[in-house]
Amino acid sequence: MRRGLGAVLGARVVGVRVRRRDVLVVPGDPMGGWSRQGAERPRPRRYTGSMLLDGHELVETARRGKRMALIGRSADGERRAIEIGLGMTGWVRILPARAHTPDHAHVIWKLGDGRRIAFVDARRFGGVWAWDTEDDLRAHWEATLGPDALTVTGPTLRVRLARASRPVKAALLDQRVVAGVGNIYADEACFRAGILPQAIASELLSDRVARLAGSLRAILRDSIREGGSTLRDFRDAEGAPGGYQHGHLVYGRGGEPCSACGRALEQGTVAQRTSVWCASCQTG
DNA sequence: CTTATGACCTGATAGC
DNA sequence: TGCTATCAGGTCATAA
Repeated sequence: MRRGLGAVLGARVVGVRVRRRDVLVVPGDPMGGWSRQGAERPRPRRYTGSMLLDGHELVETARRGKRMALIGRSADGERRAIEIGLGMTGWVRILPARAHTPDHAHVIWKLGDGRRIAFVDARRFGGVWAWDTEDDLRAHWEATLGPDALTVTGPTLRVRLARASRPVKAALLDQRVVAGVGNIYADEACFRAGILPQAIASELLSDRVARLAGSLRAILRDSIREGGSTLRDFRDAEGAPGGYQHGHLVYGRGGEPCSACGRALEQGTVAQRTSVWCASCQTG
């Protein structure tokens, strides 16, 4: 999705419309984060268009784990950033001029060339963060997200799992440990590495952790090449579904024969999430 | 400090 | 056809 967003680089933002304020977090809002839940959430701060890159030229895209950003440069050279998290159903769509506005388009950036960028999210688990500067965003990522799973190395992952007394799948899903792994790819990576998702992370020997890191890199690389996994909602910036769901070896296949040994895949709950594994090919 | 749990939302689907 | 229950790709505050 980030790569698709590259198509707007060089364009100028000529207007921003926030149709649902509760997906938006601006500087000064509590937590700088996802504190939109709960009965007594503090009143959100006011925002201005320029906080959302109005009038800025779009100069760069960025990503770390599941977080994506658009960097804008103002007339006086200041670089601001908009961070986007997709949650489960969110997406960012580039709308051609005069295209119909999709349902649940909560924030819309109007571009000088007539196109629009829409943050769309039916379930609203995703959000949009406005950062005063690009540096603020980078610092936030550095503080809250582990190394990106697409490039994580065995030694790095080993250090980060060494102190985790929880199931390895729970650690993989923790974005501070490694950024970018969700429920699908956690199961796929454990399967390809021959590791049970419920194995205690700190007990894995280093060669197995190295294999897990390699599995993560390979799976994410392959999935990106296929445009991601579309179970139902996911689309890229142009609206096209991904194709990697056909490459899943375990996710969504509980009860089906294991692709490696033929034994029926087990399905259960690990780390409070539906999980699928092969009891023969994967060990603790 | 680390880990587990419930809550946050909407929409698709299955079963009656 | 229409109702209800269940489930889903994520992350947070709070409890333990």
